[in-house]
Amino acid sequence: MRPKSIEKEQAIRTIALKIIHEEGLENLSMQKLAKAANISPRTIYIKYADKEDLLIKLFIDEVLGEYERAVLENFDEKMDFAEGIRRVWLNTFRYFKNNRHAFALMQYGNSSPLLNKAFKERNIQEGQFFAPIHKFYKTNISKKIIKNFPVEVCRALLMSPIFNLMNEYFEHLDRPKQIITEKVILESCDVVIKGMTI
Amino acid sequence: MRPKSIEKEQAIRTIALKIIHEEGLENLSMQKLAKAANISPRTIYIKYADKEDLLIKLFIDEVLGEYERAVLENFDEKMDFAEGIRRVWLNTFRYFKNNRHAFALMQYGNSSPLLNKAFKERNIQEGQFFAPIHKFYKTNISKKIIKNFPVEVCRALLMSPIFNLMNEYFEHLDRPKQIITEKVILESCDVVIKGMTI
DNA sequence: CATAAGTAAATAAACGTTTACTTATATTTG
DNA sequence: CAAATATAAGTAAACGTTTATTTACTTATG
Repeated sequence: MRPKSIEKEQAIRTIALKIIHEEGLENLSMQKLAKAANISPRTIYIKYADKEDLLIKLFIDEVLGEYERAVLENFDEKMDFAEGIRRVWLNTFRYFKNNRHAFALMQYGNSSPLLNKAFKERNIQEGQFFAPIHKFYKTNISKKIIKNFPVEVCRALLMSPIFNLMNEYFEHLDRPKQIITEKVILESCDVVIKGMTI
Repeated sequence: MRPKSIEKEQAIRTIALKIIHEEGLENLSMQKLAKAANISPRTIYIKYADKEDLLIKLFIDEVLGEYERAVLENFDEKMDFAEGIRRVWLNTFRYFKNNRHAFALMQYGNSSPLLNKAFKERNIQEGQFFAPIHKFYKTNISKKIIKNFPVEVCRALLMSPIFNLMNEYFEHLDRPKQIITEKVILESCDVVIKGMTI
């Protein structure tokens, strides 16, 4: 029996993310992807049931999964609150800086109904993505270190600015001077920490 | 000469936003739109040069423009900082609460390269959208009321959480109990204000 | 050599857009 | 002031292309 080619599988994923980043999700087609990856369209269908299946797996495994891995590196729920949030912010910044294509699809998670639905279902089925961070919020709420909000609100207050700054970082790549440096990220992080702590 | 039908033009825009919200930008087609609006595909091309033109005008005029109008209601650059930010947050929350379709396309502004490009060009060409708010940031920086960051960073720190909370608001519509109330919005707003002020 | 991985080419359906024609109305004319 | 006219708005149907997916066949390897 002929074995599956891992390189072809990886090429599909990498090039799909590249096309999504450069041309948008709405301009990714199976035939365009096959041509760019130098394979037959049929080969994609050996690895994925259909286009939806490909997009959902790309989003869940390649983007959310990899980001979760990166964001939790050297993170520990028992960390001091400020230290923990700074760790998570730096991990986010450094990871996406080197994975711009993944960041592009990540952003579609807030817009595309398909990805939104996939994320919600996966969250319910397999327990929460980012569960350690949610637990971290809850611990610090009960220790009365941070204000008492539902986790969804904690996430909005503590995490949404870093994603917005990430966006700014990439837009400044095309402008003469980068204003989003690691220093600015850490100063911004301290702003959200200050706001949240009691 | 037969006059243009304003109702048809408005139907195109309203129904386009509806389809984008319900099925995603990637599933909006000119023929689907025409059928849903009960008009001929040709009629869309009388009002818009092509699909790109339609999407860009939808985004700039119907979404960004209308939001800008709503967000600045009863806002004055000379307001006290906390008062001004609270005004802007409440305006945002109340506007999108009643314009969910517009919010859906707004979110695509962070993902779709087409809309991203359109926004940047429009910002350069016609002066800044949200210029009064940017001026408000700068004034409060020079008055040493808030920390000194570039406007892009101010926007990320002060505005991105309300958009994230807006997203949560809509997701909770499908769940048994709404956790994103106006009270929670105002408490969250106070968190970002506290973080930002010196 | 059995078998799943892979290909090239084809399928029907849907796509954005256009063609050829009809309709409604502001203006001109009688 | 009403009928005629000019003209852009509108329609139904079609255009060629691209879409997602499949068929019929070839290839590589346990």
